[in-house]
Order: sequence, then C-alpha cells, then structure tokens
Amino acid sequence: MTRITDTREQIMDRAAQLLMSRGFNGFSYRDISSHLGVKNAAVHYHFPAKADLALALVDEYRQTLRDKTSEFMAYGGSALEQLKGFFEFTSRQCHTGRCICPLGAFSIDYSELPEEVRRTTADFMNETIKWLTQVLAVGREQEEFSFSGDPGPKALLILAGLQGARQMARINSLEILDDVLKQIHQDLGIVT
Amino acid sequence: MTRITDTREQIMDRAAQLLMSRGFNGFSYRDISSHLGVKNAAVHYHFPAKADLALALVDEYRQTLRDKTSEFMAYGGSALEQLKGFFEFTSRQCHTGRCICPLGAFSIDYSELPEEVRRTTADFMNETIKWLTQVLAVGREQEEFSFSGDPGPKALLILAGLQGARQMARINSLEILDDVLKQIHQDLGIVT
DNA sequence: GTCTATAACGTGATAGAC
DNA sequence: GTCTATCACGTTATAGAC
Repeated sequence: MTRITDTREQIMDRAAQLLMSRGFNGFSYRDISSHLGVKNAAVHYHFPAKADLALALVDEYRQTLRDKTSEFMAYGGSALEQLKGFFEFTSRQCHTGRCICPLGAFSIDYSELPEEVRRTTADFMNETIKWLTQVLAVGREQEEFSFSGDPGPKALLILAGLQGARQMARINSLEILDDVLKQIHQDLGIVT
Repeated sequence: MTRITDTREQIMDRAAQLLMSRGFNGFSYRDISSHLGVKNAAVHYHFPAKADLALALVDEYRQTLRDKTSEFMAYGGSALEQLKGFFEFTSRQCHTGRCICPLGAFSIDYSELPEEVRRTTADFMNETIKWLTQVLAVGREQEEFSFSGDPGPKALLILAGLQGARQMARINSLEILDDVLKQIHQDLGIVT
C-alpha cells in the first residue's frame, strides 16, 4: 500500500517545514525521526549526511520553480498571472506556519554549507531572479503594470522585500507581509 | 591600562560579528573565547547564559539606533540626510564582512529565543519602523523625495528589501545590495 | 528499510582554585 | 576576572542485527 519512497517524501516534507521555521542549523535528525515515529538511523538511510538532505531540499525547490515557470519562460504569457500566482504562493505559505523563505534560511548558514549545496542554492536564486526579471519586462511591455528603470533591479527589490518581510512578519505580525505586498502592487501600478 | 570592562566589550564585538555572519545558533562560547585568547568560562562570567548575550546584543543595537535618531525624532531635521546615513551605514557594514542584518539573524531562531529577548527584538524592530516612517513622511513634506501612498508600508518595503538584499548578496554578490539600494533611491525619486 | 547500540564530538553551563 | 576541570546533554554519523 505504502510506496517505497513514502518515508523519503515524509522526511523531505518535515525537513522543509523545519528549515523554514528554524533554519538549517536549527533542527536535527531526531526532530525529523521523532515526528515520523521512526529512529534517526532510518533518516540516515535515506540521507546519509545532512548535506545530502540540504541538497535534496534545494533541488526540490528549484524543480518546483522550473515546473511552474517553464512554460512562461519558453513561450511567454500573462505576466500578471505569473506574478499573482507567485505572490499568492508566498502569502499562503507564510500564513500557514509563519515560515520564512528557504533562501533566507540557507543564507544564514551559507558560509558553512558544502560547496555543492552553495552552488545549487545560488543557481536556484539566480533562476528566480531571471524569471521575475522577465515577468516584469514582459508585463510592462504588455501594459499589465508599469514602473521606471530596468526590470532587473526592480525584480531584486521585490524578491528581497518578500524575503525580508517574511522574517519581519514573524517577529511582529503577518500584517507586515500584507503591507509590503500592497506596497509592491502600488509601486507596480497594479490595481487591487 | 586596560579597563575592567574591556573583555566584556570585546566579547560583545566578536559576538555581534558572529551573529551577523552565522546566526545566533551558528556560533558558540568557544568561538568567542578562542578568538579573544581566553577560556569559555571567562565568557560565562560576563554572560552566564547565552540568552544574556543575546539580550545585551539587541539592547546595544537598540541604543545605537536611539542615539543616532533621537535628535531627528524629537526636533525633525533633514530627512534625506538621515536616510543617506542609514543607507551608508548598511552598505558599509555589508561590504566589510558580508554580514547580514542582526534582525534577520534573530528572526531565524526567533521561536526558540527566551521571551525577554523576543520582546526586546520586537521593540527594536518597531522603533526602526517608526523612525523610517517618520523620515519618509517628513522628507516628502520637505520635498526631498517623493512617493505615493502611506509612508508606513513604504518604510516596511525598504527595511524588508535591505534585510533581504543583504542575505541575497551573500549567496550571489554584493552587487545585489547596490542594485537594490539604487532601485530604492529611484522609487523615492532621489537623484544620485 | 528499519532497528538497537554506540561512537566521537561540540555544546552550554557550573564548581572551585587562584 | 580568569583559570582548570568536569558535567549532562544533544548532535551527526556508523556498524551490524533483523
């Protein structure tokens, strides 16, 4: 009934949850195993070293982004729709668990992560930047929203703003994320 | 020759450095003591528990902000000057050590911090928000810069953007922070 | 694939000499 | 105010039985 990879997926899910709520150094194999009702050796079977787990997590995030954006990147489409989907995803994720952005979490421990994890994390971030830059460029061209200056730095400010807002929201209140999202909308001339 | 509190200050300095480069859970008493050439018991003498160290650090940040902004908050002044000072401080701090914002660092471990540290951290953040909100309001009134909408959410976006940019910069390159700063300037209509 | 058992180590923290 | 010595604990990780 249960698939062979079931435990592996459960480990990934729990690890993702913990990463976004405590940072990569803030959880242990025990936190994962006890939650699943298994022993820590079982987790080590699927991910021998913690770095393997980190790599799998980043890879998963990257693949998710690719799946959600590949069509847009290849053939274009409605930029506003892409943008709204991204904002809603972020907002929903944050409202259920007050979790922070995985990139933000990894950035803290970045200097101590293995080279391969660092490279994959950087790749993931650069792909995200590239995607949003194109969304902004296409959306402005299609007059779905407006802003002045290059799309690149604008994309950076939006991504950085969301990442920071999620962290600030957990110290203060989720209202902060909502306010920042509204401000981003306003600065893009999007009517809500 | 050396003051009584000399070691205490050195501990604070090193701890601040470590906090901003590895997060609160990313460094140990040993990291501090070995750097100063003392034993970890000496550090425990000045800060019995790690929470005491966290509290002292947040308090120091808060006091620094108060010192730098109290005059403006009380009597007003040039908002542009305040803003530039803040940006330069952030930029300089980031360019020497690629360190992240202390608030960002604490936000990761926030759920496990003692209540008193949490409260002080939240106070510090709220004071920062309040200060920047007033700077934006006054600056727009004095026509030093311009933007549409309420100063509050605008202040949040700027602070969140800086916090996120510092983290992204460490994964990619310091150029990201520079780009974000330029975009913020542009969105405020400040000519550079 | 999961278990028990254990190794090897780093951590925050304390007691008591100097 | 700093030291030596030590504790109790959590951590990642491995070996080998089932």
